[in-house]
Amino acid sequence: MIKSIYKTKQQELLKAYLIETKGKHFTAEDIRVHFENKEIAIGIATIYRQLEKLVSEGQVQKYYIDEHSACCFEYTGESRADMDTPHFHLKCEQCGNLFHVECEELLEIQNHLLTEHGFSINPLRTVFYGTCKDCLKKN
Amino acid sequence: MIKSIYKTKQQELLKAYLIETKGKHFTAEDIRVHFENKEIAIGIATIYRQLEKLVSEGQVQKYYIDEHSACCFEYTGESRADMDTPHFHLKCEQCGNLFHVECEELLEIQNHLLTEHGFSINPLRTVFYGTCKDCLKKN
DNA sequence: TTGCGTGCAAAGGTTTTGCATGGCA
DNA sequence: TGCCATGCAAAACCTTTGCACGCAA
Repeated sequence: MIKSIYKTKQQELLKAYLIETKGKHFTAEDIRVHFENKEIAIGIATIYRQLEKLVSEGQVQKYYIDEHSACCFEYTGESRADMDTPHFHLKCEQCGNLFHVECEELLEIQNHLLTEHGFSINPLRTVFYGTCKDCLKKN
Repeated sequence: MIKSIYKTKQQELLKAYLIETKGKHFTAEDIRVHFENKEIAIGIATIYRQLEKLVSEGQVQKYYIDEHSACCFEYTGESRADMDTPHFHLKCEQCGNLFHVECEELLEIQNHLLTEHGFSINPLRTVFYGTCKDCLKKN
């Protein structure tokens, strides 16, 4: 685990990219490709190590979508306010798209599971699987 | 993909084991180990191929828990009635246990997402991540 | 100069696939 | 007998890790 005692060009570039794409999903590979032919490339190991650090700090969220695709990451910001805006993820099993949803009702379910079932949901990691609007139409 | 034109001992044994453990979670490896020193062992490739078939038929559900652990499977039965009893999964991020929950409120959220957000949830594949009752106490 | 962070390559674990063999019909 | 399902081993894939080097302080 990196403690970031030194500040490197790679860290700086990665952070800038995260801020730029805030709220969007990406894989470690996406980042590697983005910097591939730039002045400074970033190795895949470094990307994983940096992301791991940011995940442990709560600035980046990590999602396990399915076994064939790489993990999805999402930068949610470094201030508490940023992190306190909860949203859930909807993954369409047909088209593969990943959607965001911010919704009061979902906060209720969170509350219900806590009070009635004693389970505290982590919305940042929870993914609902199903079928999206467009794919429902197609069927 | 197997079309099961022939009936084999392995298929029979696997099916019997699934029925016996209905509603419980298991990995492909769990099954392999279970038959390891029995009269007839089942190869891991065969297990994956059979499970894939059952998943496509809707008799078995497949869950992606996280990138370090193998996929979880669960036999939910072959009749429509069996499959129509919906339940969700709660995965504790601390102790790693996977819990079942059957609950009216959760059906409402399903309905809400469909009518308000046009998204049809597949409860059989959806996993809520968070912290369970016991682990909350420990903290 | 010290020692942290990086990159490369190899390892690790799970799942899939190619191919020859055994067994079902 | 014909050909499907199986098992083995290798491949594939993503992610992590060991190690030597380069760079930050």
